Amino acid sequence: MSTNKAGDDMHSNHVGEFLKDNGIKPSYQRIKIYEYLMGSMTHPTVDTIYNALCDQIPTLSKTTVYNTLKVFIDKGIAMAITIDDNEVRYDTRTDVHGHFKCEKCNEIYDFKANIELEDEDVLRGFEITKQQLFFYGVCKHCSEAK
Amino acid sequence: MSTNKAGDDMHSNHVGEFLKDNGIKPSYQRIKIYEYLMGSMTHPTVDTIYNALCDQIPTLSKTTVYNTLKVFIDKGIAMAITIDDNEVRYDTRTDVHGHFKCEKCNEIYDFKANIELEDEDVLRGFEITKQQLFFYGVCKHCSEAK
DNA sequence: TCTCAATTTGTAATGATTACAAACCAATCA
DNA sequence: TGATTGGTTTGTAATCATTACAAATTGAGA
Repeated sequence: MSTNKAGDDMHSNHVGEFLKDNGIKPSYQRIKIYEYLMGSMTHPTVDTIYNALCDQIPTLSKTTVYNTLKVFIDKGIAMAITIDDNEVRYDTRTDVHGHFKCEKCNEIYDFKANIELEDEDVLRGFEITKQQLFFYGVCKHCSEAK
Repeated sequence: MSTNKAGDDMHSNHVGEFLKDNGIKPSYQRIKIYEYLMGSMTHPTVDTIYNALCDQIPTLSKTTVYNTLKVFIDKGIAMAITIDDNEVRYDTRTDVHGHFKCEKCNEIYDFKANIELEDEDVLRGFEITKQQLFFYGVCKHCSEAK
């Protein structure tokens, strides 16, 4: 577990500190999973994460990936995105933003949007703790390609 | 199948016409499922629909409910709402609106909202065919009750 | 080194959804 | 009327992501 390059260690230390700061004990698996999630712009699924890390962590179990992501979400440093009916994706960006899913290439794009309630009364007195905004359609690439 | 009251028949005929207008052959099951979906404000799941109609249609199969909802969605007279990770809900309102889910009582509330893109460039040239806006939190009732 | 609690792991169970093939029904035609 | 045909419904079995659970492992502190 100490065969990493110096640069890797430095990076991992940063992530480790970050996890600790958020009340998460920074195990090897957790650090690697968080690093991968942070570095990936594709909002990976559990399966994708698991397959990507299998080489580095040969003993990795899919249950660990599930457990770890649950911890991240509980502590507020990751969020689940259920933009597909059949698979949950994960993201380290926890600020409010929208996700566009291209139904041709399945790519997911982030975008910023403002949401303003039209009829204020409906949700008056409601406590809103989480928001999800999903757009679906065909991305520029795919519609130009055809 | 002809033991309904006159009022029921009139209503069913309306629904039947509506289905026909949308290219769907109005079978008994389809009419009943659409009626239930339309009359329900709770965005029911397949299970809820199935259980609610079991008495009226003793031979009903859950597969039929799945098939029927798929037809409705394909023809654009219903939409799927994946506000929960683990169950899909259905709605006959196909105009753009948001859904609030109370995580205490699991109730779902509709609301109207305006979405304006902050950074127009990101989605420029993208074709948007569907939108979903979900809020999560605690509804007025539940937060007052505690 | 020993101990304890937390973490990780593998296997088995769960449960929603889908695949599939047989049964059924409704309309059309001989 | 009876046969045919295509679409609809039904039940069962398969799929697959996720969860439950218990054993194995790890790591920090005494």
